[in-house]
Amino acid sequence: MTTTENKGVVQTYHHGDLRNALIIAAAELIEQSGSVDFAMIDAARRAGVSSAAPYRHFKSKDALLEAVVELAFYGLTAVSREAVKSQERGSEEAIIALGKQYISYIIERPQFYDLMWGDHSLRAMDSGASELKNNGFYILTDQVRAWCESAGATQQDPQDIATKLWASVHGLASLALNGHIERFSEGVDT
Amino acid sequence: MTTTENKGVVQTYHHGDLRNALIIAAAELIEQSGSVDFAMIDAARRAGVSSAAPYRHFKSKDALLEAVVELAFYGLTAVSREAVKSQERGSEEAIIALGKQYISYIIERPQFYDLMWGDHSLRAMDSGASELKNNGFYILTDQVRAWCESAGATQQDPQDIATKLWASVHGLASLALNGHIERFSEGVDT
DNA sequence: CTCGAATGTTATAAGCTGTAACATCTATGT
DNA sequence: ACATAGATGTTACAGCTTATAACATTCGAG
Repeated sequence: MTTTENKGVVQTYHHGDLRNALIIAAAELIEQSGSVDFAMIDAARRAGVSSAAPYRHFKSKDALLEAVVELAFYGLTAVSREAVKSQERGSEEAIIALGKQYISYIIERPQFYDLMWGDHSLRAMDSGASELKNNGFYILTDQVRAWCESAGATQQDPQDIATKLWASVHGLASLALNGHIERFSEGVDT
Repeated sequence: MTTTENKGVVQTYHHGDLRNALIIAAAELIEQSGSVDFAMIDAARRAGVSSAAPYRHFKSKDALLEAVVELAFYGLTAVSREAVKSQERGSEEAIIALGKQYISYIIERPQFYDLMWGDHSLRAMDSGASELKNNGFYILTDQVRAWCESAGATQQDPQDIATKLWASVHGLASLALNGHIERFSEGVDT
């Protein structure tokens, strides 16, 4: 077997997990450069392969970016789940925690905002990201539904309220990210 | 003078208004292709010049896109001004009209959303677009301030309320644009 | 163990951005 | 009017990128 010992890592002809390695490499490059204008060959080098290798796993650079979007949505869903875990279901605190977590996640990863909600989002929705996004949205609607029940607000559509909340927080994050507003006013509830 | 008659237009060596012609050409290309991935030479051809000519007026393709962003903000400010003209200053109708106009403007020009609020936005803010954006925002804050006065809500900061309204509508437009929500619920006020 | 499928490599075509060197026109001062 | 500097245009091209083609190596099912 043609192997080479290097930095304690055994290098084989086949990478073994190139697809995931490329997604992570791309995410890192986006994080560092602040845009999606990295070259395919840079992601490939990071994964330790040649410039053409990525095309065995992704049809195009856009396809790779879609996979990064999926990863980002997965992360957002994860932190959202975490945010409500320590809160009482249906409490205002839980909903506010979700909103803050959402904003934190975006502010801490400004490079991914465009990717998640911009042009690439639409395309990625055709693949698996849509399901992930809905999972994330479900966490919010679930809390809102519980809140409506406990508050006796039965004439309101929880889904509707959740959408409005989402839009507010989403818009706030977007504006903050682009430097259109500087400070937040904490009172982000109904 | 070396002139050529063609399609009834006198063609001279110098274009005469190439800078603006390029901005319009770029805007049209973005509108048609749905993204900023047009080639410089295509914008140049539309303006009837060679591929290198644009670089006499714009340092880079990004610089041209910034100019398109400025144009887009100019248009948004214009329609906003139009929207409040026929409404009573400080009325809820005026504020709602602004919101609807904002959403209409974005929905009708989905290609420009990313350009105006995404990556390029930040850069364009360094040039003249920032002023235009503030003019547009002023139209909203002015209405909100008047509303606060007439409603006797003096303990609230109008700027703050305006920002929240903006964020809601902005987020709603963004989500709608990307197909994350299908229908609007009309009640978008306080 | 063998052979097809999967995954990697090098070489390269085609397209894009931006620059260099050169050409032409405009405008300004005398 | 005329010379001339500077603005604006042209062609040619360097350098980088995406993506494909042709070939090499490895894995895994039967």
